[in-house]
Amino acid sequence: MGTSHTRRGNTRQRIQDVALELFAEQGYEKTSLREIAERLEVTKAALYYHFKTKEDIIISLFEDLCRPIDELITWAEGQPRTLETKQELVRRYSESLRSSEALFRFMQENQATVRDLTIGQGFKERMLTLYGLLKEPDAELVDQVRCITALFSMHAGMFAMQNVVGDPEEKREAILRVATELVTAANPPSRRPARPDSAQTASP
Amino acid sequence: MGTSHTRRGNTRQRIQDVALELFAEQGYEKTSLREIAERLEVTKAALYYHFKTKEDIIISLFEDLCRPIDELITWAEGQPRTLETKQELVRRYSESLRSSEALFRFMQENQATVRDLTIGQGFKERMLTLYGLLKEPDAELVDQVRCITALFSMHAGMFAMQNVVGDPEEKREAILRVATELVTAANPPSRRPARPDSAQTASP
Amino acid sequence: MGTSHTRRGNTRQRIQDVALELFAEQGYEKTSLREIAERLEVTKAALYYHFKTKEDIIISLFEDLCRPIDELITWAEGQPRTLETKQELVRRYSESLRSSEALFRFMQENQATVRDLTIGQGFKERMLTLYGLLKEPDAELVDQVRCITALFSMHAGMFAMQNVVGDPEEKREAILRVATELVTAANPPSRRPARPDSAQTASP
Amino acid sequence: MGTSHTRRGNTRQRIQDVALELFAEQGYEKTSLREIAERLEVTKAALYYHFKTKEDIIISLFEDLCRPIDELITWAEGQPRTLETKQELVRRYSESLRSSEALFRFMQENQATVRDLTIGQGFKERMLTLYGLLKEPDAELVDQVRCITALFSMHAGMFAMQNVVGDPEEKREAILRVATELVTAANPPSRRPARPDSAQTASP
DNA sequence: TATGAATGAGGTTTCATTCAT
DNA sequence: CATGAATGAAACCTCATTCAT
Repeated sequence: MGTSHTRRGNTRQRIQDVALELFAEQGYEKTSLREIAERLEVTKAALYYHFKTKEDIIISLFEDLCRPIDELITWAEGQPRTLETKQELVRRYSESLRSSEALFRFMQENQATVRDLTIGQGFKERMLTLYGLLKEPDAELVDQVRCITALFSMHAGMFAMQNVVGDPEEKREAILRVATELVTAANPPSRRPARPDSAQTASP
Repeated sequence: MGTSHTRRGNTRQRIQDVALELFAEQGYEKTSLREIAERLEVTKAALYYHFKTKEDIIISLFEDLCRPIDELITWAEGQPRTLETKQELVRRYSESLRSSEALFRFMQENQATVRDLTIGQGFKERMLTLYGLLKEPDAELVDQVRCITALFSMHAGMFAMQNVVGDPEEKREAILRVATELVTAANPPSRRPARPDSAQTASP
Repeated sequence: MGTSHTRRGNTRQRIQDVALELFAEQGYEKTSLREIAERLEVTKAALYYHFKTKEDIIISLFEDLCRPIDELITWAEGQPRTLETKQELVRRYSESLRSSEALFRFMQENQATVRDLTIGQGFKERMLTLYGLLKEPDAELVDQVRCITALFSMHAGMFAMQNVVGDPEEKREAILRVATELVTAANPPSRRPARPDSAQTASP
Repeated sequence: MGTSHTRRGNTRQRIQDVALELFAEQGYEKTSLREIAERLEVTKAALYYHFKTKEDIIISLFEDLCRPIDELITWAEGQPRTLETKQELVRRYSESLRSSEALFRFMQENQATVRDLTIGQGFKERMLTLYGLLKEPDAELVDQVRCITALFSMHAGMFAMQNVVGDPEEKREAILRVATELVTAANPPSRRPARPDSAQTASP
């Protein structure tokens, strides 16, 4: 029982890992099943034992990714629609991104591919749902942009800042702070349920 | 003078147009030369008369795109490094995007492809240069994020807001406003060369 | 004793049934073991417990089919070579087809496959033997055609008449009648051992 | 200008010839494009220059085959619906089969394949049309069988008689004669428009 | 009696590219 | 300025088959 035959039921997992790695690195179309198989030291046919098609591999990755997002959405829908909730939503989202960095990078960099990938639609819907949870129903155009930018900046942030020096965790916190500011600015006091001690006038 | 013989010599341009359209719609890898040729009602071989390789087509598109950016960089480098310059830089950049929406969409959605496309590097460098022009040399991490987000939001904005109703030009202005705010926030008075008439206190 | 555990030991039979069904429906090559296994809700490997190869499955079907034919041949060879015997041979053959309709349909529609299937040769030989039992040794070319057509019509008849309305059993009888006529015509009185009461002259 | 580069525009034809040969010999599914290409000493990709898919090759063969049949149908539909017309129809059909022997053999032996080949339906319809031209509208079941058998015997005849010695043309004539007899028997005098000099009584 | 995991060979198809005309 | 014909490489996928458990 050496090293290579002991891998019991973890092949499926290993395929997902390698696939994600390569998809993120080179893109979905440019990554061939041969490549994945070679890196795993199995045959292409073995991949097809675990996944019915190439698309199936990526779908399985998406599913893993979407679960936490769905939970987040469920949570937010059960909360009062206050600024605090929105800020917390952004915070939690930022955190869940941390564990799925590669996949988010993949999606960010392969939107054209993702778009017609069936499941891509599902992801887009979730983004729209999050967006709907961040913005007020009657928000002005600028505030809509702020909310969208907040979400996008969290997605794009990590790899857009690869050339910026610094501790990854610090970067994430900086990104989170900017996103939070955007959301906060998009929910001005005048639009929030009035509070007696807030006497500010809305910015024009 | 029918419809099909009037196109004299403009074939090269037509190839670029159709290619960009398809690249933006489906991605670079998923768009085949056959498809481009068919839509133009010429043969694949005809494409090779005008472009040496498939990559050459995309390179030519990049070159057209980069020219205005280079001009913008040249202009900015000749200006004083004030907040006003930065705001104007953002404004001008936003405007030049307007005419190259498809190509920017393509780049935004096909980063993985663009990345190892030789010319992709060139584009990235230009982005870094713009970034360098927006941020102060000793900017804090948060302010770096603000500058990057400003740039990104302009790229991503247009198609991220496809499902938002409204006049495109109004949207662009909203995006520009948010980007400007981000840049402004990233260049707080305390960091700018002090001016006698600015009495604001820096935000902590 | 649920539904799925009652099948004790009859798996082999069930494989044959499903395989025949699919072979007849789609052809041998186009039917994969995966398909058979799925329809049976077992794994492909289970098929290999019961049959050594895919061809083995079809061979086993042929063997079941050939047994009655062999009995028929044995019977016919023990009879006097009269027209009555031939007519009875056709009648009995028609009857034995009834219970193997699917397999005959398969053979009729997949001759190209059957041809190089080892056992296919065996079937062809049996057909030639039957043919030899129907025709007179010195039969004219036309009479040879009649005999061959008689056999073929019985094979092809059933599914060639799928779009003809009517009771299956009635159809079979009609086919049998035509086949009998052909055999009768192929064995004219002049060639049969003369009988005192038959005064017909041979047809030109 | 040797032998191998002079083949100007005949490649398409050569593909059809070789494909038909191999399809008839081994069946459609068992014949790979590699095989066809190798026999032609071209690459597989060359086949795809001339035909969009493997199925396309066979479709083109069918089209060539169907043309004469369609002409025959058109002709027959313009004739009076007499026994003589039907006999002539059979005669002409037999003749047109002569030049398409391989394709008919292919169809006869690969019905399962042909069945779901789109164009297969078209062929079946033509057969039904021919059948409808041979039989009287209110024909009895037995007469319907006779007409079907007449058609089938012509299809199957040639290769079913491969082991029968004799001149091919003589064989064809013998088959034609049997087919004609079947059609004649299927159109008894009592069912034909009465003619003053035909005093026969109908057979029961 | 059956399964889970894997393989090797081969299938059809598509692609970017070339070159004589 | 463009085409018709072809190529070589590689893509995704399927199949029959094996074997340890």
